[in-house]
Amino acid sequence: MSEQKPVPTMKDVAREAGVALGTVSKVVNGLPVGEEYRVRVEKAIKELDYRVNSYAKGLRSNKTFLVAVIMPNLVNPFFIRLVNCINKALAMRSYRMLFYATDFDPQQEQEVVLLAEQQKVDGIICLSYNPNLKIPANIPLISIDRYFGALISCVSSDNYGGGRLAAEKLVENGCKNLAFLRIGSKLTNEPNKRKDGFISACEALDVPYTLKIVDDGTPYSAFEEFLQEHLHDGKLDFDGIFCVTDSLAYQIINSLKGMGLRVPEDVQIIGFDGSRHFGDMELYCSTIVQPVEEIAETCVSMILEKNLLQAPSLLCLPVSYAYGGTTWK
Amino acid sequence: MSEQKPVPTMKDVAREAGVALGTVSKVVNGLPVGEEYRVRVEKAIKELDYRVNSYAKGLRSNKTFLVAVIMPNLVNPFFIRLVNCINKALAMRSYRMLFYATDFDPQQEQEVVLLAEQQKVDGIICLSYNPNLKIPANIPLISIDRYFGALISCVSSDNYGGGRLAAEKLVENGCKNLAFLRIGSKLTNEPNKRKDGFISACEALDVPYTLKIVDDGTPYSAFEEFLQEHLHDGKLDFDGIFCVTDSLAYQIINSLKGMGLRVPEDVQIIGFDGSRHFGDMELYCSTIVQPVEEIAETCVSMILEKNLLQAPSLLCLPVSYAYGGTTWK
DNA sequence: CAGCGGTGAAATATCGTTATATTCAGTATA
DNA sequence: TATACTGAATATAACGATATTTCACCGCTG
Repeated sequence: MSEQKPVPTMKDVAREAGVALGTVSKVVNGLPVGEEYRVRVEKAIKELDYRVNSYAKGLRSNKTFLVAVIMPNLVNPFFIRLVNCINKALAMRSYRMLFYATDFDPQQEQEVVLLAEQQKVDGIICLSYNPNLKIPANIPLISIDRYFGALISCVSSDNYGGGRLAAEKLVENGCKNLAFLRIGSKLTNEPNKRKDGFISACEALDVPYTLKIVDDGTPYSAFEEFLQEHLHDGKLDFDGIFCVTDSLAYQIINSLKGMGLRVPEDVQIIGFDGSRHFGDMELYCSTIVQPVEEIAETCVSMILEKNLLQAPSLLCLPVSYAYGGTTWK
Repeated sequence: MSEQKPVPTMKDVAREAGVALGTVSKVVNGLPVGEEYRVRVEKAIKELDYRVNSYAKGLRSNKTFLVAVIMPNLVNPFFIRLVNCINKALAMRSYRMLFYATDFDPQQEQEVVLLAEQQKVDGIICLSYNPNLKIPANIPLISIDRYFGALISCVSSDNYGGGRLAAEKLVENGCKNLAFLRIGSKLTNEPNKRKDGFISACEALDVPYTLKIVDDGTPYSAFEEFLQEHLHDGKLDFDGIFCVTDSLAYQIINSLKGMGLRVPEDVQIIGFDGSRHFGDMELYCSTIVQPVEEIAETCVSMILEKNLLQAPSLLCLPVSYAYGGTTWK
């Protein structure tokens, strides 16, 4: 069994190069140092295969180049894309992502925020379902999709505009009678504004509409019952449905097909999110695309550049419409 | 603008409780301490809202409760499920996940391993495409899907068995002439054994087969050309296709439909992975399911319990077959 | 040539913990 | 009664960096 030699420290490098400790630190951090010193130190670093101990550095400098990302899970495609983009944006700036999943549990969310605080991360990006979350005082925090008041910056899509756009597109494509289906948290959060936008557009266009809104945890069958109720002589009461997420849209399409209805011939569907099966493949169905990259980029740049105070506390980034008929024709 | 008061340290707690520093440390870490001391310290901790500084702790104790997870990306569903499960398995044990994406780039993989080393993580779980990866000497590392030799533990699915199973299932369902389609890394890695298993089963069952294997980066159209070449009078030369991943299976099914062929009536498809659109929804098509949870659990328990040396260096976990006709009927 | 600021590396204090050494009651033993 | 032994808390060293202070040396000036 081979004895593994201990990891070299700055002290070892200093001894090897015949210089003082502080000089090595300066070289490592790119601060000005006499040329001959720099060369000697660099040689010693290479020779010993030295690397800084980020824990010692973090302790002394109070800077860790770590950002906590707090999300419910890595199952929902929207969360996944968000995490992926945030990670990229962080890596670009030489920061690393410490990931925490909370499973939509307010208590876990609170615990995890404390853990992140204790881990001395340089910032927290958080998609939380806990309206009473106690925000740490010493670490910048940015929220996604939940507004915590004027003191905490919140980034989200333009959900209201997205709701309007969904209704407008359905009408543009010939729909005369709309429905809005939603399952989700009953807490007030930004995505809930999709409904308001939808209603506002329907009323502006003078198009009749029906709402079916249920809370998280409700079995999906509630929607199937709703559809059955509105099915008369093999025809549905509405010819255009806006589903609050792509995931719901996907299920609804399956149900409709099971009921013998054709999509989009008998009823048109539009979802929300813009998620794809395998990253770069076509959409399930038409949808309102959330600008995930921009959301991620905005969060990261705000948290690192500390524009938190100047910036407006609620940022709504523009959504777009995408046609995704292929799969469903 | 309110002055924020400094974060309290153990010293502050000790002063507040009127005890020595070491006593506070013992209380915080659950070591035996006289009852009256414990009570006083706990009171002071609550009063000051004290939390340990994990950087100071990590520096002194050489233990960080951090594990690096290195993956190409968070786009491929297999990687995503793996990351999600690994994160859960770590959180269960009070460890945290530091995530690094490498984009399949061997150089980035190497850099990221060095970063993880410098971050003093307690272990590294790594799915790498760099066969020459320099493995750190001081940190336990477990590889997924790539065998680095007897000294590094490698965990993967039973890819060979999965390949056999895929062929057997197609034949069982009436196929008389098979094809195997693969796009992927030309480096030798565990998933490449799917082909060997497939061939072995075909030969054992005395069923003719065709192979189409292209390297990563080849445009997908190569497969469409291949299919066209084997299309005569609206009929394909084979009636069963094993695609090396679900992602490829999905694309192939689309192509076949575009060519006027029906799945599964004219040609049956089986994929590999077992990935689903929205977490809990039905499969795109029949597939060989990788035991992602078991892979994750195995990696985590091996790396934390340091069974690295006793354990066999290559662990192949059993796969299973799953029927997923719904989407494609 | 004594004195003086300016320069830049060396020396040292410090970050907040854990680990080790030390102290000191309180008891047991001869 | 003096001595050795426990056990538990206190005091202090150490972890490996960065931040701050010290100080030797330089060229200038009066």
